Amino acid sequence: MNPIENHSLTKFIQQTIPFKEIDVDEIVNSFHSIKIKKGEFLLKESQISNDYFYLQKGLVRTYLYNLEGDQITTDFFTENNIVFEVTSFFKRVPSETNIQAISDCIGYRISYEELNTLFHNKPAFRDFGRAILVKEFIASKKRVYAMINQTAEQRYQNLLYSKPEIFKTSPLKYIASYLGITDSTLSRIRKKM
Amino acid sequence: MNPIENHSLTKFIQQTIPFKEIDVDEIVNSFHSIKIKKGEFLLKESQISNDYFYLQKGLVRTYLYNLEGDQITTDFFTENNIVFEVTSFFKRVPSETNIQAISDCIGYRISYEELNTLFHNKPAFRDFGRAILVKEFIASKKRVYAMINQTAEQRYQNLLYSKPEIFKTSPLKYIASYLGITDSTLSRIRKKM
DNA sequence: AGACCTACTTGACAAAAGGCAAGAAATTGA
DNA sequence: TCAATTTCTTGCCTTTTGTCAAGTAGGTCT
Repeated sequence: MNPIENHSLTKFIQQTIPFKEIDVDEIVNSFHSIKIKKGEFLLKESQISNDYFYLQKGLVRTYLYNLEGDQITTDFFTENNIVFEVTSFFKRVPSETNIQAISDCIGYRISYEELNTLFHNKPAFRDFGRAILVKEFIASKKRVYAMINQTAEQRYQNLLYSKPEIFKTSPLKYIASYLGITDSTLSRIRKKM
Repeated sequence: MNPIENHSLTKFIQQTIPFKEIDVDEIVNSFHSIKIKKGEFLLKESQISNDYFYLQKGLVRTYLYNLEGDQITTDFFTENNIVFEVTSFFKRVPSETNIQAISDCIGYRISYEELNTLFHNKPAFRDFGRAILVKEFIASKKRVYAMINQTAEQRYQNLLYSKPEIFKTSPLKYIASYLGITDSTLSRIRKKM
């Protein structure tokens, strides 16, 4: 794998653990380039997730079904982020969540085993793994806080401001369930603006 | 530090990483016994968190203030769990969150530096750190899902079932904000039962 | 182009939850 | 112990959001 091709992943790793002396090329070479077409899946429910995925281009969502059978979009992943389903990937249990491409995507994946080998061979890279976990955990906590404290309208405005890319590509119904509201309510919020 | 005294922390570590061959005594000896009286703080906002805390006995909450100046309880920690504020502790930034004892507490703490020394000297113990992060992250994701999908009444019932200890000790107003509702609404939900 | 989807909007009504204020109950502290 | 404080409940009314159903708009496939 050519380091130049991997420019964005190399950069991403270096930005995530900036003070680590680390052989990024060897790490990047352990990843495998993949493409996912719009609508296709990186993970389907009941599978055990085996992909730790760096999303270089495109938009991805995770979703699951609630008891009424409706799809609930639990997360959006934008470019230059790591996509993974923490429960299934790290606990090695079947996933309840689906990971689906909303647009055509390209990026680099690594398996659970390969990732652990990498952690073993490159101890400093463990800090990358931790940093990603911490980052996503913090994002989830912020989301809980937003759900407690903010109105649907505020959550909409914040998402529009913080991840405008989503609105260019994602159907509004995905965004509605992500915000914890119905399509109708989202439509009414948008009408007001 | 006497291993017998640390029985519960030893057990907790062994349960968390059951298949690891690891010298738990040496790890446990790196922790320091502490007591926190009801109402006292393990962390106050604007401080940089330096405690990774195993809670042996007691009940702890984290809270912060919203823009209206109201306290929002973001989490409860029950016995036999690790208490930490992920943002401040791992990113070494001032905390926006307070960590407060709801009842008299006892447990064992370790500093950020000591924990990293331990991770360095006992690589297998890193898996413990990861497991705790993963566990709390999963809990946070479940909480987001509950906020999106469940009514206040369902969230109340689930909390009552999953963490009944909280109801024995915590004021209802803490529980109300944790559930994302007002005191009044919680009171009405309870009346119905 | 035309038929078929799916996404999105809108209206009328219903349900869930909040705001505020008063009062009751429980806890705390001197 | 008893006053002060805090916690909890309740009533009345408002706001927010949901449900359901109908209709519009836009894309897609042949």
